[in-house]
This record gives sequence, C-alpha cells and structure tokens, in this order.
Amino acid sequence: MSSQYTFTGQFTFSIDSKNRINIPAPLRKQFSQKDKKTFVVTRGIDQCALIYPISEWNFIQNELTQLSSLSKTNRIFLRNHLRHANIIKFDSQGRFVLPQSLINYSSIDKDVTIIGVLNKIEIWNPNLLRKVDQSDEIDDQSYEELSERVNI
Amino acid sequence: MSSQYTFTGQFTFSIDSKNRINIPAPLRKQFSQKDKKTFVVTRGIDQCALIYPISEWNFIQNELTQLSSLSKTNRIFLRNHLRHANIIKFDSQGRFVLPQSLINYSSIDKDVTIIGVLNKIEIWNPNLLRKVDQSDEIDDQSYEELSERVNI
DNA sequence: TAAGATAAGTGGTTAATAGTGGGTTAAATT
DNA sequence: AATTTAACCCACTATTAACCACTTATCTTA
Repeated sequence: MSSQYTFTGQFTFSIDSKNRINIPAPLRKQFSQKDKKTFVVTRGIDQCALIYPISEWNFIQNELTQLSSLSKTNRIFLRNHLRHANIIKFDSQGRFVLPQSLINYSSIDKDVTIIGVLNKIEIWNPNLLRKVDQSDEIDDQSYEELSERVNI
Repeated sequence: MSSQYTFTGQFTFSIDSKNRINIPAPLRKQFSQKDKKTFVVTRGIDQCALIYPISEWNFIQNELTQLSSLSKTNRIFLRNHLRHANIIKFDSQGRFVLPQSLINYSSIDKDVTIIGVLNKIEIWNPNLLRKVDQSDEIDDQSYEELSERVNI
C-alpha cells in the first residue's frame, strides 16, 4: 500500500525564540484536506525528529497492532515508538512548536535542516546531519542487496 | 517496463542571472499532457543535474516505497535519494530555475550542455563534460559485456 | 529565393508568496 | 491569583513566481 504523501527535497530553516519551526511550503502544500494540518512529531530512529501526517501515523499505528506484546523486542519497540509521539497542528503561518524533549533529543539549536522522505519529514541539526552523512556510507555489499529489491 | 520518453540530442544553452535554464524545444515538446510541465530535478551519479518527467519519477518513487525505514541502510539510501529531488514546473517560456544546491553540485557557471538520455535529461557544465569525456573512455572489455545485454 | 509569419531563446519588471519576528490574548498550570 | 505556556494575530522583508517584451532563428509560402 503506497502513501498519498511523497515528500522530497531539503530545506534549511531556523527555529525561533518560541521554538517554532516553519514547514517548508512545498511540503506543507501536500497536506490533504482531511488531515487538516494535523500531524504527529516523534523521535526518529536516527537522532532527528520526524513528522507524519496524521493519516500516515494512523496507518503505522495499525501496522503496530500486528505485533504481539508477548515478545520482549516487540514490547520495547512499541513502547519506545509510541511514548514520544505528539499530536500537533501548524498555525496559520504554517509553523508548529517543536516540543522541548525533541529539541533535546535531536540536539537542535538555531538552524534546522528539513528533509522530505516520502511519507515523513525529518528535522535535523545541520551539523549532526553532516556528521551522519560522512560516517554512514553505504558499502558495496549493501548496495548489492538493495539492487535486488529495488529497480531504479 | 519501458518509458514513453525518448529524449535524444545535445544542446548548448545558457543559464541567466536568475538561475533559469531553458529546456530545448525538441525535448520540451515530448512532455505529455498528463505530466503538465512538471518534472523532478535532482543530482546525477555523475557530477551533473538530472531531469525526470514527473511520471518517470513516480515510477522510481514507487520502487522506493518498498523499502522499510527500520533498516539503517534503507534510511540512508532513501534520505540521500530524496533530499536532492526538487519538484519543478517550467514557466510559460519553457524555462525552470535550477536550485542553487544543484548549481553548486554540478559546478554550473554560465553555459550549460543539455543532453537527452532516453527517459531523463542531463545538465552539465560544458567544461566538466569535456573532461569526463576524455577520462571516461569505455574499454573493449566493457563493450564486450555490453554486447551481451543490448543488441544494436 | 525573398518576405512574412511563427516559434524559440533571452532579458527584465511586477505582483504574490514564503519565511521570519514579535506582540496580544486566551488557556493551562501551579 | 500569579505565572507560564500556547494559540492567534499582525507586520516586515526577501525571495519566488507570473507576466510582459524583445531579439534571433526557423519555417512557410508566394
């Protein structure tokens, strides 16, 4: 099942004194009527914040209900995935306030890099992202494996 | 699956003071009704910018949705493929603005060489392309391997 | 082949939008 | 009740996108 959202592109914005972040217009324009400017901000697996439009988040939640809580891994995974999720709306200017806990988690200071990744939006500290870019090269072996799964 | 687009030919155009580049008429004419002058500009693997008509890009994007973000390799791959992709339309004169990040990446200055390569269009710094032409000769061995896959 | 007509490439101006900052009021918390 | 927090509103500036205009090239037709 593929999403209606296809966020792409990278943007460098700033977070203001009231912890507000602007959602780049090209991304914001994609928000459908039914999602009504509502989305979920949560922790990424990487050290960044993630935005899911509410309908996407509901879909993910549905996927998660498939996991049995009898498994310890599942319990941990579920707990950690859900506990940091904040339901948020953006204001009439297209901004939202990033919760303090996520600012801490993603080490965000003044500038933020915002990246569209299909059905979600990543929010990074630019310096941190640069480091990740440098350290996390994909090796040939992994590329080989990828090539068997996607044909582009 | 083969594309409806068969871009061919080489053109030398210029980029203006507002970073606008004209799409050569022979290429532009191919854009189908349904693609509505919409396309994606992104980084090439080589040091150039690439244009995909939106329907072509959607095919690539669809492949990418197959990859789960729980895998670290996938996350890196997705991020790096999508972050440089800009959805763009050309104006009533048939031009589009090349994002600054891509101007930097492809070292484009004043003139650009535009090449049609089947389902995509490459945009090069002419000098850079000349260098690549000289250094990247195809050796006999590689031609042999190619001959087993395409019959021309 | 010459002249007109059409299309293509290039340049600039104006109007709209996007990004950012701050202030005011309402709500929530203690 | 006081303080803090969040929602809402207004305003400024810079960037972007839409519009208009001109020159050159190409095609058509007499």
